[in-house]
Amino acid sequence: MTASLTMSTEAFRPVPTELDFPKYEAAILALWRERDIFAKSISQRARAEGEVRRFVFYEGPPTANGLPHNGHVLTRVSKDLFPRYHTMLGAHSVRKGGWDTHGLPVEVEVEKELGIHGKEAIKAYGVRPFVRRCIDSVFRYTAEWERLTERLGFWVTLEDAYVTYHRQYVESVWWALSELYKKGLLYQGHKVVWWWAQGGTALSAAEVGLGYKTVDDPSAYVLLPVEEGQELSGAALVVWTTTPWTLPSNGYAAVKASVEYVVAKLQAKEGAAQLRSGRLIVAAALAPELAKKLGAELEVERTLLGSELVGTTYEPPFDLYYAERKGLTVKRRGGGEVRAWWRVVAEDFVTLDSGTGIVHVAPAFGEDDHAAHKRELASYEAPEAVELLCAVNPDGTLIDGLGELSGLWVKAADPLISKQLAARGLLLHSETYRHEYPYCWRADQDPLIQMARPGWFIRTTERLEQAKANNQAVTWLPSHIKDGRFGDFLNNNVDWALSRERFWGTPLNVWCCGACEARVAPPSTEEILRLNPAAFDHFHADKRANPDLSDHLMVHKPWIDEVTLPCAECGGEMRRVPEVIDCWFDSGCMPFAQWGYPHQPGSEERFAETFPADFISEAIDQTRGWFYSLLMIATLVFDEETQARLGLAPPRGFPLPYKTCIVLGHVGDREGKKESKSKGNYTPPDIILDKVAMDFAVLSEAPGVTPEPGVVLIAREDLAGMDLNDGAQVVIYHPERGEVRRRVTLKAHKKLPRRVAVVSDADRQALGLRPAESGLASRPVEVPGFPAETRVRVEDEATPAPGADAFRWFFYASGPPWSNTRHSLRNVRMLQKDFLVKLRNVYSFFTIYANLDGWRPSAEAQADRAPQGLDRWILSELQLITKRVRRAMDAYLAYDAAVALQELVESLSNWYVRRSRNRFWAPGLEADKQAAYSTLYTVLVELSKLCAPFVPFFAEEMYQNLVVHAGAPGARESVHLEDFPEANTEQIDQALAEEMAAVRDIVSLGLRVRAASKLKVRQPLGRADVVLNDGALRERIAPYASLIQEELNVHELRLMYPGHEEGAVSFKVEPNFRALGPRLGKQVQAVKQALGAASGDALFAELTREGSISVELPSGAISLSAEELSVSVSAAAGFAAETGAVGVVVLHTTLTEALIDEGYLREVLSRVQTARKERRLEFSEQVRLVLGGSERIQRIVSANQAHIQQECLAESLRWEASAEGAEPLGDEQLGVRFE
RNA sequence: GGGCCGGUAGCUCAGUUGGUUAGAGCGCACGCCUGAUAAGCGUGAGGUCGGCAGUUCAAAUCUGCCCCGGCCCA
Repeated sequence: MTASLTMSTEAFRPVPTELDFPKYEAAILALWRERDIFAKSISQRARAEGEVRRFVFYEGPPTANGLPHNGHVLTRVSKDLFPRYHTMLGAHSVRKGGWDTHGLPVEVEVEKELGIHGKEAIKAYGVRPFVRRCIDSVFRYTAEWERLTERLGFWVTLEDAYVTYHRQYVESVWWALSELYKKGLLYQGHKVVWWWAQGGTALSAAEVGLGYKTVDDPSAYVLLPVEEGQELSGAALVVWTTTPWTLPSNGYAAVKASVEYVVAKLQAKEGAAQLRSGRLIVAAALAPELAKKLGAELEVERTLLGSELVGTTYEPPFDLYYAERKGLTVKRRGGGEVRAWWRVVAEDFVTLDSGTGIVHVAPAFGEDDHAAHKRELASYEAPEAVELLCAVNPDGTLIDGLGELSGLWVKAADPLISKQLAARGLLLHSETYRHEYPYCWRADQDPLIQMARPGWFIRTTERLEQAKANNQAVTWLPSHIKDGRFGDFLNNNVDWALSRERFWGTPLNVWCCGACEARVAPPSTEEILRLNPAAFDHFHADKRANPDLSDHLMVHKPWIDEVTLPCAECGGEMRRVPEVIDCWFDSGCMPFAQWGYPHQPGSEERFAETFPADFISEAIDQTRGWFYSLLMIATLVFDEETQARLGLAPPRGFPLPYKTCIVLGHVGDREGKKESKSKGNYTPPDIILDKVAMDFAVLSEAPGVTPEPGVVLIAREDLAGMDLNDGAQVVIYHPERGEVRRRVTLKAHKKLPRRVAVVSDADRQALGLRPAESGLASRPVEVPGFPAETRVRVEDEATPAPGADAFRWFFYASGPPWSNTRHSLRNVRMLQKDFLVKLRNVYSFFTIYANLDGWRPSAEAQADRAPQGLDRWILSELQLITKRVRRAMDAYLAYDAAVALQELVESLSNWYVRRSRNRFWAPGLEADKQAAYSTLYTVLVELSKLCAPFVPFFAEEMYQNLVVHAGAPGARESVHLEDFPEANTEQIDQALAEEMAAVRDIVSLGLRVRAASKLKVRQPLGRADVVLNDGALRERIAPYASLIQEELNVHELRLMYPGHEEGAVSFKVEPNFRALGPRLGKQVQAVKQALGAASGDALFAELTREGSISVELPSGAISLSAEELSVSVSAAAGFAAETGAVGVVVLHTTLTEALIDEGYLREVLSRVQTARKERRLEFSEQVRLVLGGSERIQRIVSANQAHIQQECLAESLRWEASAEGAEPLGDEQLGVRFE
C-alpha cells in the first residue's frame, strides 16, 4: 500500500506522531481568521429565529502601557470560557473589548521617558506637549496585547474596543457625573489623603500600599498642661506622637470615655529635665509602662473615667493659633457653648494598644483626627466659624509664624520641634519608634504625609444601604467575597475621593463662577456649546495649526481648561475646576460609556440590551477597584427613579451591574511566590505559548569556574524554569541572528543569579556575543534591555512549547480559579499530559484504525442501534459527564467541569479503548467492529464540542478532521458554530456505571494477585474465583465475566456468593456506625469491641442462619440486624488472593503443561510482533516469517501455525531448526526473522 | 495591628449533612502489555489531615486558642 493511494481513500488525516501543539494551533488560528469564525459564532446566534437570549459579558479594561503577564493570561482565559459556552448554548454574546487609558501610571511612564519628575517639572515642560505624549504612550504595547489575546484564543472584538480617553467615552462619564451632581451626590470638601508633597498629589490607596518601608521615626511623649481654673489644673495630659510636625496643628486631645485614667505624681530623679508639670494624666493601664520608660515612679493620686475628662481645656504645645483663638467658642445645637479648640473629646478610636491612652488630634492630618473634628463640627450651630488648623503648606513645609521652624520640610522639622518642646518643659520623653511608613512608590526617598486636602467627593455613604443590598444580590465566586472582602469594604465605606490634581485623566466637568457661588456640571460638549457656542474655538484653532492633534484631546486638559461658560446667575465667567478624576471612575462607567450612552445615536438600545452583565471576572485586587467602581456607580446613577426617568425598560432590579463575578486568585511561581520581573522568578507567557526559549545576560566566567566550550552555566532556578535537568542539550544563539546556532550542554551553577549565562570564549566568538557590562550584577529585569550582542538566547528545541490550549487548560484544571495558582512550564506540561495528550492519543488511535478499515462517518454508520456492553457503558459515561459539565458550567464552576472532562478522557483511554482494542483489529468490518468505530467516533466528536470552550484549538483540530474533513453528515464549518451537547438521559445507565466500576476493581485485584505471585499476565491460569461483598452484584457482574477473564488471562471465572466459596476467604463483621450510632449512642464502642473479639466467620454464619446477630453487652444482650452491620470478606491466609472494597479475588496458580504451552504461544506472538515493530513495518504489511528454536517451541508453533500467521500477518511461516540468533524464552529458545 | 483565604502523601489538589481503613493525579519504585509504540496499563511505598484544647458514642470535617503562608487593609 503506498502513501498516495492511502491518502485518497482515507476519511481522516493522519495525526502526526510528534507532539507539537503550537504548530497546529497556528493553523487553527489561520483558519479562524480566514473564515471569520468568531464573528460567525456571534452573528449566527443573533440571526436565530425567535427571542434570542443574550449573554452579557463586560471586558474589564486592561492598560496597554505595560506588557501582559501570566496574571493577564488567567483573566483572559477565564473571561473567554463562559461567553464561548453560552454562545454554544445558543445565546447571543457580544464581546466588546476595552482599554483603560488614564491615570498616574501613564503620566509616570511619560515622566520617565522625558527624564523629569514632579508636577512642577511637568508644568515647566508644558502640559500641552505632556498630555500629547500621554496619549501616544497609552497604546505602547497594544501589539503585544493583541498578539497575546489572539494567541490564547480569547475571542473579543478589539477593533471596536472602548477607550476611556475617547471623547465619546469622556462625555458619557461627564453625563454620569452630571447626574450625580444633580442628585447632590457630588460635592467639594476636605479629606485626609496620603499626600505626596514633592509631587503635589494625593496617592490612591493602592499606590500607598506599594511604598511601605520600615523606618525609625521619632516617638515623643508630650505634655499638654491643663489650663488654669479647672478641677485638674496643675496636671498635664500626656499624649504620644510619632509625627511631632503635626503638633503645631493640634486641635484636641482625645480619650476613650469608658477607660480609666489616673492623675499621677511623677517622682522625678535627680537631674531630670525640668517639666512644666509633675502631675501626669494617662490611662491607668498604660501608666506602669510609661513609668518604666521614664525610669521613675508614678504615684497615683486619683482615678477617673475618660468621660470625666471630656471638656477639660489645655494649652497646646505651640502658640501659633493659641494666642489668637483660645477665646473662640461655639454654640452647640442642643444648647450650651464650648471652646472650639484645645479641649478633651471622647473618641472610640482611642485604644490602649500603645501610647498613653490620650491621643493628640490634629484634624488636618490623620483620618481619625479629621473624622473627630467633623463630628464636632456637626454638633455646632455655626460650624463654618471654625477654620481648620493646618500649619503645613501643600509642599510639605511648615507655614510662616513658627519662627525657625517655618519653611522646613516637615520631617526635617521633627528634631527641632522636640528640642523646642524640651526647652519649654513639655517633652516628657522621646525615643525612636520602628514601624511601617508609606513612601512614594515612584520616588522612594519621599515619605508621604497624611493631610486634609480640598477635593471633590461622591457621597457614597448616603446611598450605602442600596449599595449593600446590591452587593447581596450578586453571585460572588467564591461566595465569601460577598460578606468578606467586598462586604467589609462596603461596611467601612467612606465617601469616594474623586478628584486628582493631575493632568492625564477625565477632566471633572464642574464649572464655577468667579463672581458668584454658581456652579454647573454640563453632561456633554453639546451642552457646553449651547452655553457658549465659542467654547472650543481655541481647540479648533490649535487643531488647524497642528492637524495631527487628536480630536479626543478637545475634552482633555489643558484644552478643556480654556473653556469658559457664562454664568446664568450673574453673567460672570465660569471656569472649570482644575482637577481630573480618579480613573477608577472611568472604568466603573463602562457599562454605559462603552456605548457612548446617552449621547450616541442607538446607545439607548445597546445599553438596554447589555445591562446588567451576566458575568464579569477579574483578579481579587479589583475588589476595591473595578468591582467597586462598577457596583457603586450603577447603584448611584441607576436608582429606580432615574431608570424611570431615562425610560430604561424593563426596569432593572439588583444586582447591578453584574450578576455573577468570579474573583480570580493570583498567579504565583513554582513556590507560590508572587511572580516578579525584578526577581526573575517569572515564566514569560511565550515559553508556554511558542517556544521554550529565554534570554540571558552573557558572562565570560562564573566564580571559580572557567567554562569549557560547548557548556553553558546558568542558575538552577532558570534550568527548572525551562523544565530542564542538569546536562540538558539545548541550542544557543544571538537573539537577533537566529540562523547561527550552537548545540551546547546546560549545567546548573550554584553561585549564579537568575538570568545570566556563562558562555565560553569559543562559543561567544562563534555567535558574535560579548559579555554584558554589568556582569554578575545584572538584574533580571534589566536583561531584556541589554544590547543584543550581550544577550544569549537559550532554546530547548527538542521539546515544543505546550501551547495555548495547555495554558488555558492549566488555569481551568489546576484548581478553583480563586485559589492562587502555582505556575510553571513543568506544571503546565503536567496537566497537559493528563488531558490533552491523552485525548490526542485516543484521537490518533481512532484515525489510524478507522483509516485502515476504511471506516467513515455516515448517517448509516452512526445509526442509532442499541449499543451493548462497553459501547453502552462509555456512551452512558459520556452522557453522565455531559450532564456534569453543563451543571458545573451553568454555575460558573470551570474547575468542576474540567475535572469531569478529565474523568471522561480517563475512562475512554484507560478502559474503553484498552478493552476494545481487539475489536478494532479483528479482521473485516463486522457489526461489532462497526459499533466500536461508531461509538468511539461519537464520543470523540461529542468531546470535541464539550471541550471547545476550554481548549478551542484542539477541539477545532479534532472536529475539523473527524467531522469536516471526513464529510460527516450535519457538519458545520467549525466546532465553535456547534451547539453544546445536551445530555441524552435515555443513554444514561447508572447501574451499568456501578457494575463497570466493580469490574474494574475486580481486574485491579486480580492483577494485584498476579503481581504478588510473580505471574506474568501473558501466562494463562486455570481459574479465578471472585467473592463479592455485595451478593446482589454477582448477577449484575456475570455478563462481564469474559471481559474479566481476558484482562486476567484466566480460562475460567467463578463469581461466588459469600459463604459459598471454598475456604479462601474469611469474614469480618463490623458495626454500621451510621445506622447504629443514632440507636445505641455510647454503646456502639462496646458493640465494636464485642464484634471484634468474636470470630468473623462464626458471626457471618449466625447472620446467614438467623438473619441477625445477638451481642452480649455489659448492659445486656442486643440483637443486630443485617442493615446494622457491615460484612466484608478478606483473603484467607495461604491463598493467592487479594482483598479490596468489592471483595476478594482468588487465583488458582497451578500451572499445567497445557497452560505453559499456551503461555509460550503468547510469548512467540509477542516476540514476532516486537520484531515487526523493530523493523518499522506497516500495520497491514504481510511478511514471510521464519522461526527457529527449541523443540517445545517448534511443537507449539506447528500446532498453532494458522493462528500465528493470522495474528502476525504472515503470508508464510517456515521453521528453521538451527535458526541463528535464537534467544532464551523462559526455559526454551526462540529465533525470529523475516525473509 | 485588623480582615479575608489557605495549611491533607515528596509535589499539585479532592474530601458529601461528623460515621471509625482519608482519596486522585504527578513524581518515585517495581512490574505488565505490545497492531495507540518517542505510546498504553497495573501494583506498591509514602499521611500524628499545621498544633493544642473542647463538643461528641464518633472529628480532616463542628467550636475556641495558637503557629505558618498568601493576599488585602492600616
